[in-house]
Amino acid sequence: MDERIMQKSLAEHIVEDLEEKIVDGTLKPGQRVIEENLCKSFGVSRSPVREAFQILESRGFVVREPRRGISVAKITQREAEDIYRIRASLEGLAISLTIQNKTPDFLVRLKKVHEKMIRAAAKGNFAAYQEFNEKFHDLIITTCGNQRLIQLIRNFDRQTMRYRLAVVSRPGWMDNSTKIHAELITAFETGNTESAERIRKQALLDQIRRFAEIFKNGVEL
Amino acid sequence: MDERIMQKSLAEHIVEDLEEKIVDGTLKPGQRVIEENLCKSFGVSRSPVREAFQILESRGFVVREPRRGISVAKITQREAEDIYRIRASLEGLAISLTIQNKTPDFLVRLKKVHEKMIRAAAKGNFAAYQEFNEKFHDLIITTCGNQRLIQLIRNFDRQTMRYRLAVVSRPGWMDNSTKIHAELITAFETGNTESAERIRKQALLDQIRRFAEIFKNGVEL
DNA sequence: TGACAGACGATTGTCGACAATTTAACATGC
DNA sequence: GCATGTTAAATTGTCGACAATCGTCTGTCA
Repeated sequence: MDERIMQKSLAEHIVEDLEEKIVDGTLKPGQRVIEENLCKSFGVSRSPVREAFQILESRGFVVREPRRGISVAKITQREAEDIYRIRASLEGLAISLTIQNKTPDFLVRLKKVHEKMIRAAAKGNFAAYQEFNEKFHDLIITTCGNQRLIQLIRNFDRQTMRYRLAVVSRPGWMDNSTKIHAELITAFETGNTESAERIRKQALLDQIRRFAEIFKNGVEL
Repeated sequence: MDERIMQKSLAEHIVEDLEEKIVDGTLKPGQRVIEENLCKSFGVSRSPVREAFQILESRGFVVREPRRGISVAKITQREAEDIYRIRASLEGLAISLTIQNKTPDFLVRLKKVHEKMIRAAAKGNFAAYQEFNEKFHDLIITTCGNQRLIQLIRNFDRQTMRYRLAVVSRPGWMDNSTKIHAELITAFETGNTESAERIRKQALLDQIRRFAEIFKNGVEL
């Protein structure tokens, strides 16, 4: 190791890199990951690599079989359902807290993102739409103020993100999504907690059905 | 290391031991924990100890300041509130799932535990009452069938467990608790999901107030 | 006497090597 | 030809040591 300029732990870098590769599909679910290979490609020893695996395991991105090594976590249909049910509950809570905590500029910012989404949709710019979609929900979540809750939701989101493409790349998805966001904004404006919660929960629960279809069509786990 | 009989990882043992010590208060919140000391007391090298810390950190029992080492996690009043809000939401979900999933013997077993609790209360056996109380809720949670949910709730429960004593050792707590359990059982019997959820959520939210009092009275963080 | 600089000690981050175990390959016998 | 036992390779679990960093103590100077 020569570069001592970086002040943030070596393992963290590996975590970020691997998590990104898992999320974007470079590393496939079920794929075995050998420590030593990573040591070479990162040019470090096994200690930070193992530490990184530990963190990734705790976040649910990899699984470790005691003497068998590490592989990228698969998600069964059952687990996807489990996760989405939890998320629905958690995001419901987040929304109710956000409505309590919201400052005046929250709605302004939310609407701004929403408009950008609409413009992206009009241009058919799917990638941009996706990006603003994430920003939209992220804004709602982070405004809730409950740090642990934010962390939990973010993590679950990233765990299922690699299957997202299959979920969102369906005809009419953008239109449906836009409609839901508009409804959410209305609920936020009127401070209708119950309505906002219900809308978001339903949207997430609907995704469970999409997942079921995906699994039926035999996606690579 | 001489004993190679054990098949389950060395770090896991350390995790269990430390988590127990943190939960039961042997290790105080905020207390610094030095790796090498543990190495000596466990008779192992630093690798498994560090691995254990990694796991404990991910579970929220210790915090690591980048170059400063590790200390037992404190819980601020704010965090306690945050955690209990999340738990309320999560346990609400668990209860609704349990009512969907429950087999005939679930209620039988639940009632059996409940009766043991009442007997323990009659004898003034606080420790036994506590034990059955945990079993009561654990039975409800595990019956929900959502593994990730079970894990999450268990972990949050253990994180706040070290403050439990201060919460439950209040006059009238056993009576109140018994009453709530009776109501819960009724709700389970009639399959009244909404009622069961509400009762449990309220009980957890009430504990937030207790925590506020504890913090006011200046407990050791 | 008080503040600052430098050196020392303590502790964590990282490394390379050894030990243990699992997987795979191979040879042997029926 | 197939099953089975044995050996070899690959990979993980664990170890002790070195390097980097942070906190503290001490000594000097104003």
